[in-house]
Amino acid sequence: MTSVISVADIAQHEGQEVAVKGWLTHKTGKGKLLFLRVRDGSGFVQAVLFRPSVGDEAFSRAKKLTQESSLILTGKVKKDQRAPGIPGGYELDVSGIEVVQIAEPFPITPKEHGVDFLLDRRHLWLRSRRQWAILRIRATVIREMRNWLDGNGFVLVDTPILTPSAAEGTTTLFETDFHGTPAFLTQSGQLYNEANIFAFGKVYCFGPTFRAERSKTRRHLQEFWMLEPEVAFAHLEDLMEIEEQLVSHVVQFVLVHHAKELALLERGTEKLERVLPPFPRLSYDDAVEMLHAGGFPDFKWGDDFGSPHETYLTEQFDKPVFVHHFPSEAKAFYMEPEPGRPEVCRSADLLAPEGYGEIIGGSERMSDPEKLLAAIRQHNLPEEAYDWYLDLRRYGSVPHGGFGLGVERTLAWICKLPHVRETIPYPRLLDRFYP
RNA sequence: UCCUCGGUAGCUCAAUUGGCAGAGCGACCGGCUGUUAACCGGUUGGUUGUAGGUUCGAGUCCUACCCGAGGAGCCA
Repeated sequence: MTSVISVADIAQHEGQEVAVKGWLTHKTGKGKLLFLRVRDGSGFVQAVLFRPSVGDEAFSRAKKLTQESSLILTGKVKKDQRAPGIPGGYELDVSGIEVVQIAEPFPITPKEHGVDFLLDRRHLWLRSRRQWAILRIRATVIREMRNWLDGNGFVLVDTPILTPSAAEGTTTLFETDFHGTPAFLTQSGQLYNEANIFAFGKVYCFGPTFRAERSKTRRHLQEFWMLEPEVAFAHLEDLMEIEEQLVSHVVQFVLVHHAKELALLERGTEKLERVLPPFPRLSYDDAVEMLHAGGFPDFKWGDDFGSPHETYLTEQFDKPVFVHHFPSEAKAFYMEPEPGRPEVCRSADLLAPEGYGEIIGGSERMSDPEKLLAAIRQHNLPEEAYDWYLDLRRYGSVPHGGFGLGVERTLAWICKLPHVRETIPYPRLLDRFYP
C-alpha cells in the first residue's frame, strides 16, 4: 500500500511510489501531457500525467478537473529542476488519480483581483500561496515570541477579555453586556499583568485586543493580537534590552526557517539580516531635533509623532529604533515620570524600519501609590474602578514595567506587506467583519 | 468624524467634446510531449452601485443616497 506523504517532505521520497491528498490549484496541458499543480497544506507540488502512460480514461478524468477540485494522486516522486512548487524541484509522475470532488467554478482565479473582492471571500482567499506564506510566518512568529519568553523565565498568565473598565480612558471601547452590567472587550492586559508580576515575577499575556476606533489606515485593525510582557524590578533600560532580544530572535528565526515563504512574498532578506541587538536608542528630545533638521520645522515639542514623522525617523536607521522619554502629557497616566524632569516619562516605543513605524509601546510604571492616585485624579478617571490597581502599590510595590507588541504590525514589517489586513486570517476592519 | 479617489461582463480595466458599451483574463469546445499567470483557433458574455433630474440622446453632466479604497486624528 502506498503511503500518504506531506509535500513538504517530498525530497525524502525520491523514487518512491507515494500518495498526495490535496486540492488542484492550477492545470495546464500540452496535448498528451497534463500538468496539475496540487496543494496539500504543507506545500505545493506539480504532478505530471502522460496520456500513453496513465491511459485515456484516467487522462480525460484529469482533464475535467476544475480549480480547487479535491483529489488523491498516486505516483512516483521524480527529481526535476523544472518542477515548480514549494519546496519544488520534485514532481509526481502520476500513475493513479482519485477525484474526491469536482469543485464548482472557483471565484479566485490565478489572475488579479481587487481588495474588496478578495476580502469578501477571505475564507477562499486563504488558500492562495501568498496568504499561505504569510499565515505560516504568523504561526512561527507567535510560537517563537512565546518560546523566547518561556525560555527566559516568563510565565504565561492569561488576562480577561471581558473587562469592567478601560485601561486607558482615551481610546474607544467595544461595549457589551455582562448580565445587565456594561462590560468592555479588552484593549490591554497590562493592568492585570501588573498584578500578576507580584506572584510570578516575569509574566506575559497573549491574546486578542479590541479597539473601536474609527480608523481606516493600513496599520489599523479593530481586533488584533498583542503580546504583553511585564517584569518586576525592571527599569526602562531593562525593558529595551528584552525587546531587542525578543524581536531579533523572532526575525532571525523566520529568516532561517521561512526562506521559501519570504522568497514567495518577494521580501528581500538583507535588511532583516541586520536586525540584531543592540538597536539604536533615540531620546524624544533628539528625535524632535532630527525632525526639525529633516523637513519638519513646525513640529512642536510635546506633540506625539504622526505617521509621516515616524516614517522619517525610521528611514534614518537601518534597524528598528527605540524612541524613549516621551512627553508625559502625550502618554498614559500610569507611566513613571523621569526623576528631576517630570515633563517626560520613562517610556519607549520601538519603531520598525522601512516606514512601518510603531510595533511596540512600553514604559516603566508608576510604583508610588500617592503619585499614582494623583495621576488618576488628574486624568478624571473613576477612582473606585482603579482601587484594585492602587492595591498593587500598597503591598510591596516595586519598580516595574512592560510593553505591548502588535503581532500584525510586526508581521507586516517582516513580510513587507502594504497593509496589516493580510497578516490575520479574518481581519476585522472598520465596517467590515464578514466572513 | 474629516479630506481625497473610486463603483462598467464572473475578474481586472477601457470607452476622446454628451453620440452604436469594448478589450484582456476566466469559463466552454478543439489543437499541441515540459507547462511555470503556457500558447494557437473558436464560442460565451452587460439592470454601467441605487433613486431622481437636465437633454433629441447620459457610462459620461447635476442632486441625494449606498458601498469600497487611501489618508488624517488616535493607537499596537
